[in-house]
Amino acid sequence: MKDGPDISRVAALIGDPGRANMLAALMSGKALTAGELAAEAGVSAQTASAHLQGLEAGRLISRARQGRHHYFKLASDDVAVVLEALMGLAAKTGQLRTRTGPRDAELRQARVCYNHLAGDMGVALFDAMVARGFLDVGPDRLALTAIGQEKITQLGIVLGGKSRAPLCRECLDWSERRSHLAGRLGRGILDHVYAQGWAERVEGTRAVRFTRHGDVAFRAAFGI
Amino acid sequence: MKDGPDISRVAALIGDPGRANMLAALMSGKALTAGELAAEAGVSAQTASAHLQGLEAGRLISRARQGRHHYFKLASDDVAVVLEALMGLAAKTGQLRTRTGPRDAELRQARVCYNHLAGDMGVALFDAMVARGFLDVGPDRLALTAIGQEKITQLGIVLGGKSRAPLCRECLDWSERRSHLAGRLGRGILDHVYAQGWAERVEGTRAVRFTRHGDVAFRAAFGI
DNA sequence: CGCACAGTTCGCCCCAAACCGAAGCATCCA
DNA sequence: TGGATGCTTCGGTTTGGGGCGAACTGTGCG
Repeated sequence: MKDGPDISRVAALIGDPGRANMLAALMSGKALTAGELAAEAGVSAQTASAHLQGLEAGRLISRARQGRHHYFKLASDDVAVVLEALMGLAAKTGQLRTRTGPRDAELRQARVCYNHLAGDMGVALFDAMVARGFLDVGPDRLALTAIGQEKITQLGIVLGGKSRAPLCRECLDWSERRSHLAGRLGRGILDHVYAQGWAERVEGTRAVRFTRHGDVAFRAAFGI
Repeated sequence: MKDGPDISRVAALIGDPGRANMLAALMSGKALTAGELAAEAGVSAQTASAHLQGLEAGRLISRARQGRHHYFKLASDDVAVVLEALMGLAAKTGQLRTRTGPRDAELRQARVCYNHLAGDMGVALFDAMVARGFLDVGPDRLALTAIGQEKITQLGIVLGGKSRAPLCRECLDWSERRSHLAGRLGRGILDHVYAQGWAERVEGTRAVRFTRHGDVAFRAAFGI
């Protein structure tokens, strides 16, 4: 009667909106702290803690303790595969949560993902940097090349050195389904964009609005 | 905050053990009635009805009314993809429910899917019939060609003509993830296999055991 | 027409689980 | 050492949803 693995346990874990939001946030590949995930899920710290325990027990996420922080990430690529499949299905069944409108288009075009650039712009930046040899991509690895380093200094981009975060990191873009640049470098570039006045955040959303001149300057700077 | 498609709704639908069992049963690709699904899920008819409504509303399954029966099947391949991904993940997280054993291998090799042949053998049969031009496959359509018809009569296979069931039908194979042959033709062929003494069902399971001679004869007959 | 059967609707019960306030650990920093 | 911070544990409340008995609808059949 009951063939096969026990699907329902796993699905039930994903089936709670709070936990689903946490997992979606972790789709970036980046490890997040319990507090960040609580905010993402829109619940209190206690509730988040309980949820995270459940997800950990269900082997959907793994935990790394660092000092007083607990960092969580997806336990394996299989989890990402499931989430990806679910997103695809949910999109097709018309359960979109995105509200089509001007704001949505803006978000799709350029938005912040924590502290770096995502959306069309983010992906284009990433692609261009790879194409021009500024970044060296490998399996599970991403490095800034010598000429990439040169370019960065030439542009006057400063990288926060204190943080333990990796310099470069791929981050899966939700709307594009492709990688964009995260890590200290990603953050540095976005800070630079702000500093140059090329773009600014739209109040109340995660959208980033480029000025006409800023758009041109940004593309020119990275050869997009 | 809440980007992307609403994963949790879909996942929650799969997250109930009863509904998960129903969906797993529908993974065969065959349409099942509400009663059959209720039995599969181990719940009463009323409860099953409610669950089926939910799954239908969530666009995970579709319903076809035929007389006083309601036939349900998976709404799309995307649903099957999600279920497959979940099975894979659940298997790796150690939530196995399958018991590995000799019976399992036999099932994978050849088994009945309601009244036709599934497993390795079923898929091989289907592929061979397509390759030899006995079957004509199209999008959402499957037809027996003239030379296919000739072959069938030559082999002395009789097709039940009373049933309203389609002559040919593709059926998604769970273990192989590829199509095999269902419909009246699929049934006729399996009956022929039994009649010729090429194989017989293993008591108490859905496995079909071919004799050494039967295996050779069957393959020869269809050019597998 | 009357009966049988498949499925649905209604009403109600009940419990697992989601939630938070408050308190308790553990770690970091000054 | 004391206070701030990040996270967990405990206790108690609430509710969404799964479950079934009973009654209703619709189809098939003789």
